[in-house]
Amino acid sequence: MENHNLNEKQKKAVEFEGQHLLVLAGAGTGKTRCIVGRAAYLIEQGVPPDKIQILTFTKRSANEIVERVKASLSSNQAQSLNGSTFHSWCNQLLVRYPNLFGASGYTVIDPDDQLSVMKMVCGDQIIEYKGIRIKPQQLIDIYSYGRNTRQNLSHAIRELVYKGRVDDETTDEIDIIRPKIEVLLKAYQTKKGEGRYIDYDDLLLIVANRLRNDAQAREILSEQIKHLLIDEFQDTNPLQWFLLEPFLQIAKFYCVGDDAQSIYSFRGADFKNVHLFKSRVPDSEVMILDKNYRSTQEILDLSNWLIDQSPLDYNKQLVAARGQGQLPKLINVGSQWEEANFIAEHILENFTEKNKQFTDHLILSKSSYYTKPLQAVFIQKKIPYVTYGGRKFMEAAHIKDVIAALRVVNNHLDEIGWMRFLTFWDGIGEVKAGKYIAKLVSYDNPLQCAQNLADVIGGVEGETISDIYNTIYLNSGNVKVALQEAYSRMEKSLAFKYRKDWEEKRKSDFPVLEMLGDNYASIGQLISEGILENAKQLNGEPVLEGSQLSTSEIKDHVIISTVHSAKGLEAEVCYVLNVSPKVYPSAWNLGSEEKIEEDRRVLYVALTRAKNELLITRDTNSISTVHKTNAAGFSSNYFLEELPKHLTEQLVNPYTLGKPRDISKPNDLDLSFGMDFS
DNA sequence: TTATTCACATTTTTT
DNA sequence: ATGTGAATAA
Repeated sequence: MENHNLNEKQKKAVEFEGQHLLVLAGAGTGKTRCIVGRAAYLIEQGVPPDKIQILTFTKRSANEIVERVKASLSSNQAQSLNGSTFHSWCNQLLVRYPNLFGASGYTVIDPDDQLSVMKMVCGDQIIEYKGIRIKPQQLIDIYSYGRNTRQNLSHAIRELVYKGRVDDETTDEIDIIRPKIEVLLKAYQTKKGEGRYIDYDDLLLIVANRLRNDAQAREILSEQIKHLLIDEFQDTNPLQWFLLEPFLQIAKFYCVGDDAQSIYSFRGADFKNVHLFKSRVPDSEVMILDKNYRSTQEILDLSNWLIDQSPLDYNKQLVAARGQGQLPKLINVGSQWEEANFIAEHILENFTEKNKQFTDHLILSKSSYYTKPLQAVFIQKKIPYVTYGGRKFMEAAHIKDVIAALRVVNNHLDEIGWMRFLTFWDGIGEVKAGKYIAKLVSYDNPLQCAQNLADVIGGVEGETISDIYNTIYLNSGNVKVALQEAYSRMEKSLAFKYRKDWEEKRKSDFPVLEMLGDNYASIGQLISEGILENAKQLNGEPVLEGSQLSTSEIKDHVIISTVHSAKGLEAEVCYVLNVSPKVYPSAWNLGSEEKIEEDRRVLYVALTRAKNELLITRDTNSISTVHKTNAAGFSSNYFLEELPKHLTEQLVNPYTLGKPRDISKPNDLDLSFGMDFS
């Protein structure tokens, strides 16, 4: 049982008897263990599991925590324990209490759909002022940032459009463009209402507002929720706090977090909320865990050094309970290819000669984009891997095409869905579709749509579209069948539309989609919960997370993850990719100390994932660039610029010979030999 | 009005 | 390398 492995401080935290607690726990000090232990402890103390709600930021960590709680208890004690993300939790509440929140027949829209709505609203209007052009995407960003930080529009504009500049000129400009933006944002809100769309932020806001304004609502929920266990508390933003605050009267809060691992400020998170905890939460206590059980001291020395370089004070010096190990290694590479090759060879060597499994390896990258050459090399060398982070299964264009067909049956007012579904067909563009949609949304219900669809559109397309709509309508009770029927009727067109990579990539997603659909009781559930659900990729193949449905049987695999998706992960051997100047920190973050410091925390999170071996790769090209820049008198800010020699071991890439042969093309022929120009 | 093509830019990070 | 946006052809 997990509880028995707890140290004294952890045990004290797990068995906390007061009202509200914040556990400030550094990386690897047992944050997850603490939350798992707490849940198990409460259940053992007789708290019904369904009165405990665990909140996390990713579906994966929610699942993992729940699984670990279950594993630590005997029999099915924790069967009804709930673990979810903030968003899916709110969605569950909306589904469970439709009358309480006044939400039914809605469609949850993802950021892509948000953009579509905003584009509709904007039409061909463009906000332009003094060379600053604000596009629909930026309007969405402003809107979301404002709501997540619970700051006013001017502030959001200042942060996002003017990079947080505070001067009179900027203020004047904001005063001029603000009303224009305001008009569009309000139009967006109206449109959302008409389509019964709920965006991610709405999920939280609907629940929060109701609870704040309605004592009866609080009373109902207070029966349901006695304990809130909140993971990664340093990443909660003002909107999430706005949601949580009313629960202070209802439930006991048990929060764990680490200010040095706050990496979500782009979503409005402010790690200072952990410092404010005691003053904001009456009757609360704070406990600190600082003994690291994950890594060897050398890895922590490097991490400690990094965070110590920061002008901010995190009060953090992690001490390894496990003692000494090997020095982290620093490898200079000449290109992404070389980097990928080095890692692949190193992993293969570990696998074949050192008796390690693929699972023992974790590769961390700041952006999922940067991970592509690596995936190419892994496929080539047949190294099994999964990726965390990056494009979600449900966000892929071909999946959204089929989902759109189901969306319009579920909610015939869904103009975004109609637009996607109708323009999918040859010969129907935005204009025609717009005209059809105007008619379709004037009907009272989907049945009327089903009956009139063929006439509204007319022709062969009308027949096809109507046929699909009606089939889905008739099968709306069985999501899997509805998906199958829709897909079989759309397959030909899909194959044509995506002919470039249909066979290789996209076709195989549909069996997975059908399996996914099988998990949901209704179309509505699929499009709200399914959209919030993560799926991961296994060697390019989509796999449903946390389910037995995976199409592949390979269990032993390397994990490639973005740092953001890697919170809570750990591995024997960790590779941190591309720790180069202009990346750590990002070139586009120079100028904002806050953003630079956030990048520092990102690197800190990455470094502290490693248990025994830490390998850091960096690009020699950008290193030389920086030295040039320095010569020109600019400071580089590169985090490893002044890295003390004794903290790492510099390693020469031993595998450089493994580079692909076909690098030189015919016109690269070097004819400069045989002549001495001295 | 729609479909295709070409040039261009453009890269966090997540729900 | 990929996707978006604008220009052009059908």
